[in-house]
Amino acid sequence: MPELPEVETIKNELATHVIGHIITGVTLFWDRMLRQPSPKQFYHCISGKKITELTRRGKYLIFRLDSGNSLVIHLKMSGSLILDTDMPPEYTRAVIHLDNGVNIFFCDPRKFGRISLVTDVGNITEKLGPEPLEANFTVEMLAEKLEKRKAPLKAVLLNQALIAGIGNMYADEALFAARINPLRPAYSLSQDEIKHLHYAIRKVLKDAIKSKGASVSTYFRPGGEMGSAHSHFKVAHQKGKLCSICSNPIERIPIRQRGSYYCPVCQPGKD
DNA sequence: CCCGGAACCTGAAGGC
DNA sequence: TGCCTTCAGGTTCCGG
Repeated sequence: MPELPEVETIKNELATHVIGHIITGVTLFWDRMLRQPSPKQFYHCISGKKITELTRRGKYLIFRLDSGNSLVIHLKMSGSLILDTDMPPEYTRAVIHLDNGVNIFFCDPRKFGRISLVTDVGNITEKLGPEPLEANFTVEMLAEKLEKRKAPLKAVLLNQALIAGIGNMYADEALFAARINPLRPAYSLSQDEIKHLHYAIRKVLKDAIKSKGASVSTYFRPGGEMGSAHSHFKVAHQKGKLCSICSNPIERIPIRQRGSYYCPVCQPGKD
């Protein structure tokens, strides 16, 4: 599923194909994926506009247009953006047509993905917490975020308002790397554990970007290739496999309706 | 404000 | 073989 490293990879691999080019039109095959504005206004405002910049904030992909507006895409759980192919890929819900002949197919089996055209991206991004890979995301900042939170650490890491971009897979991987039980109340971490977790979050995300993301289910890179980050996973989606550190089986428990994978020996908790 | 659960969706996989 | 249930999980909304 697209989390920060996957969206970052899509951004990087899409950039040269889109920056400086003009959107000649957009085709929507499923209207409800358009959050705002109305379809009519959307078509009117986007045609003929040049893409000047492509950025990522959290899990959002942002196409800055020369009109001052921004096309904002969230892939949610099953979305992918696939570059020009002869045949539209299966589950294509929208197509962005560019003046260089490139078509970008928004494929999304589950129809959770969303597109918006906004005048002010800030309205979307201001609700997000800091970017975990930027220099201003410090140990002290993480400590602040965890303070007074009695929810399970795993749930807190998934809260985009606290830290932007971490999803289910990388939360599990970061917690394993830091050897912390996902059920621990967030406030209960020691200063040392927070330091380890801070390092682990950044390490896990950076490594995954180097591997071009994780293709555990429906994620593909724009060229159609898979990422390889999942082949380095220690716990995520590894239920029953043996822990690389202690050789005990990885377990899966639900936390907030999410599958959470961890090693009960390396990440001991109260229960 | 904080927390937890349901809803949104559909396809794949597993059980009987 | 075929039907039924469960699982997958990012975000938003709602109730306590």
